[in-house]
Amino acid sequence: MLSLREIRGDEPTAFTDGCPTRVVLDHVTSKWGVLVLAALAEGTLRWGELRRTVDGISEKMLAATLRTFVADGLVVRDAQATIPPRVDYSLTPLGRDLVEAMSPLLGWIAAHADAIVND
Amino acid sequence: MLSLREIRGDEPTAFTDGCPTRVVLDHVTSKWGVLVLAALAEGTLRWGELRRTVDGISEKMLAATLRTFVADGLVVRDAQATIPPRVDYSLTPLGRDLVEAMSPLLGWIAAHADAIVND
DNA sequence: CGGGATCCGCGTAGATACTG
DNA sequence: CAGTATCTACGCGGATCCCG
Repeated sequence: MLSLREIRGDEPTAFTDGCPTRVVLDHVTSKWGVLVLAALAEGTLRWGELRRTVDGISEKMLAATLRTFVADGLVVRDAQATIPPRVDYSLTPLGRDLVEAMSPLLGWIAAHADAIVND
Repeated sequence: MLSLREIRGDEPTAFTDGCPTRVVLDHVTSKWGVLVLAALAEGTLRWGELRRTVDGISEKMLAATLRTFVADGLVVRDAQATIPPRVDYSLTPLGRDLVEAMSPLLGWIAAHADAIVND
């Protein structure tokens, strides 16, 4: 298995408070971060589709989560000045790369969730 | 890239509120969950070592996070009735499996954190 | 040393209502 | 449709005290 020492070398890491790595980790593992990113992995989604896909998220948290990821350069927001308004969200290349790195974790959880919860 | 449809099939998923998958995802992506699991990837650690490794965690949150993972069957707690007391924490086989699934994500974040924070 | 129990304050999530 | 504004509630963290 890949050891932490190999992952991090000798630099400050996510284990160090205030390290940039910790900041990014907090964004990604924020309450709705993983689900929003995973939802966008399937392709571009509109605000309303995103809200329906990520079941249970409030509008406030969806807006906040998306704003964070747009600022991080992981998500693109495309607002069209039509009536009614239409706003599309999609992953940037960087965002797609991140979701690929997340997919083993998502797969593992999907496969083992029942065993963990039902013990 | 692996699509969500492939990951989840047609079952209820982490996207569905109340699904077991969502519960496990919440545990793992809880504020300190990833860091505690990653710390234990290196091997068995004592309470104090864990507290020092995961910089910034409070004793209360460390205890709560560990209790959750022990209940989930991801972490083993080994308390020895010596004076002074010694309590070791380590990953179960299931926990080790999970950390392996997490390692691409941790590696990606370590590699890209600076680029994201400094934009 | 390794916790558990409790109280308390603050920030952030959530629900609801309103707007362009 | 796609948000923002406002209010409330709870999770998280700090501090303290205690115990085996």
